[in-house]
Amino acid sequence: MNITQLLQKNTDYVNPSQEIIRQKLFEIIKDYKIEEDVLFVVEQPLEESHGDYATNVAMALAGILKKSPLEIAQDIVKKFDKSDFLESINAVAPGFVNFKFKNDFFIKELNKILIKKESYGKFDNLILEHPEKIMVEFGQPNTHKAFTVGHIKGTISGLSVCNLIENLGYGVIKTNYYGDIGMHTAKCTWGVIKKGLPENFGTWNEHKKMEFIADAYVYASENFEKSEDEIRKINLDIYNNNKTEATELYEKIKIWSLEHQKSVFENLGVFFDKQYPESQVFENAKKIVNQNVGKIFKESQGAIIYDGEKEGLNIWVVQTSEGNPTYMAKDLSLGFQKFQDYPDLYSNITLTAIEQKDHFKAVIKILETFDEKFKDKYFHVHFGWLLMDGKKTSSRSGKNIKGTDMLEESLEVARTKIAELKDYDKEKKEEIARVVALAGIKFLILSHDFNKDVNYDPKKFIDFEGYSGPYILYAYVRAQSILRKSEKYESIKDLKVDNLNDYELGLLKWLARYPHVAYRAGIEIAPHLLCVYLFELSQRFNSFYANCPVLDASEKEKETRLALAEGTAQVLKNGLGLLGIETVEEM
RNA sequence: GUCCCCGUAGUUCAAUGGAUAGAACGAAAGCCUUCUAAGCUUUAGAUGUAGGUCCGAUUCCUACCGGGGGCACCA
Repeated sequence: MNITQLLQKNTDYVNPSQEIIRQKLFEIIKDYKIEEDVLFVVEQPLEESHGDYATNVAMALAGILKKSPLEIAQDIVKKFDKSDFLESINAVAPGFVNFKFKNDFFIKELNKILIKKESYGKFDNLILEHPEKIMVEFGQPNTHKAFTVGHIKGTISGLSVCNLIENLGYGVIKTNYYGDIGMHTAKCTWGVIKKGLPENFGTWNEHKKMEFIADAYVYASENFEKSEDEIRKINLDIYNNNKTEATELYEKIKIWSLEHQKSVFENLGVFFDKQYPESQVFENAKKIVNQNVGKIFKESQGAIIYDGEKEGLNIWVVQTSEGNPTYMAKDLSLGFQKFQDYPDLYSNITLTAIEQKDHFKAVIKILETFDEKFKDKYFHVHFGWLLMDGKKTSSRSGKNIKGTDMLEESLEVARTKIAELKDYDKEKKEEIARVVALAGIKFLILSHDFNKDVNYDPKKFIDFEGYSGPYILYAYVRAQSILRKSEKYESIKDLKVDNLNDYELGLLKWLARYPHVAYRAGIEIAPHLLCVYLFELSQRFNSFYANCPVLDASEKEKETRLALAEGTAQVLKNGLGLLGIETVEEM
């Protein structure tokens, strides 16, 4: 079972009208008296001129009936008894059947938005009494090492994944697993010793402190070969909990690193429910390895390995010849820990960069071998690189762009832009800049397919125009501005409309697609589907805005248009919320 | 060597096996006495190569060519 199938199991989304069409088609197919199963879909075509729904059933039947698809399509149209919500049914070359809905259908959906407001597009878990809990592990920065743009990407992606799954009706446990033990901590500690802490270090803010710490790590990496023995000694002392000057420093650096982490996470809007320090799973990792030598693991050249070659996996070292468990063993230990802490956990999703794909294939395989309870419960979801100028950056080379630098940079762009355009007071400017900058970065990261790399060009950054977060915010702001200016406007309870122009109808129809998009983005763990949708919604709203005056319209028109503006604002807000993007009222 | 991911307009990205492959940026031309021009309207421009499956392939399969990543003591 994959994660999509699992998520789908408890949360189902069926458009009732789509289902009616589907049932009627099944009945018509029965008339043809065919033995075999006919595979067909009823779907929303991307091109709206092809109808509100369309089916390829005639083409699927063509091969079986040995007739032309178009003829079959025409026959189906004849036999299809029109439901009250349908405006028209057409057979079109090469053999599609297109269904067009009455406008009234969409007006009803708009009414639903206005009534349900922030809960529009939210799904109920089918297990209502006791919604299943899903743990999402993401972020995973290291202490003693820079918080990179990769971690920023993981954090932003993770937050959105949590929101999307929560929207499906699951309970979500946001979890961070941070690397506070291992070679990098020893390197960094050694580096800090060599560089020496500046006297006024205590007065520095958390970002400046972290910069010093990250630089110390880079310095140690550069000098690793020369000083390997010293660094390994520190590493062992940390692992063995020996009290030395170095390990005391290690502890201090850990605290500073965690303060920095907390501040970055909060800035991104992330608050974890559960923290797992790597140092806490490490003891049990040792036990797991030792108890299974000769079973799942075996000794080899002084180390202990997992040989996954029979399963089509790699060979992985689970314990070094120095006797320390590797991150593989620690991830196994973490798996057990999670299910011990949350025995009724429905599923775990570990979100990391794609480079760890094979690693987690092995982790999951081993966990399932250990215990049946992990079967179909432990999942790895991965995302592509965040590239700078088309190139990967590494924290070892020291040439990386630090996560906080990227955030600061986008904030600066937003500040400049707003200073050019608007004359709000300082505090307001700063708040708008904060929201807009985050919208820019978050949207950039989430708007790509998870499997693909995201290109971030610091020189061109940040696009606040076109396909971007701020563009969507801008549409929201415009809608809100209209609503604010319309006197004594009250949300419409039961809108009734006869005529709609193309702009109004285009917007209205797109609004009605939101629940389906939110559902798909959730079960497929694909925030970019939502990004594409929200952008198109904003485009349609902006066209509507440019062509359909609201406040100066006739009473009847005004009512419809205000409802459209309110509906758009609501859906934009709900959708942005799932991406972890805040809104502003003015910008 | 082997396994995995990615190759779509000049650039950055979409496309649930389907209809005329959509956008955005950039380029060219218009639109502010009118609800915020971070906007709207118009024009030009693309599926790495070669096969295969299918009524139909950007999508699935095979080979090749490019780019990236994993694969024994870092995480």
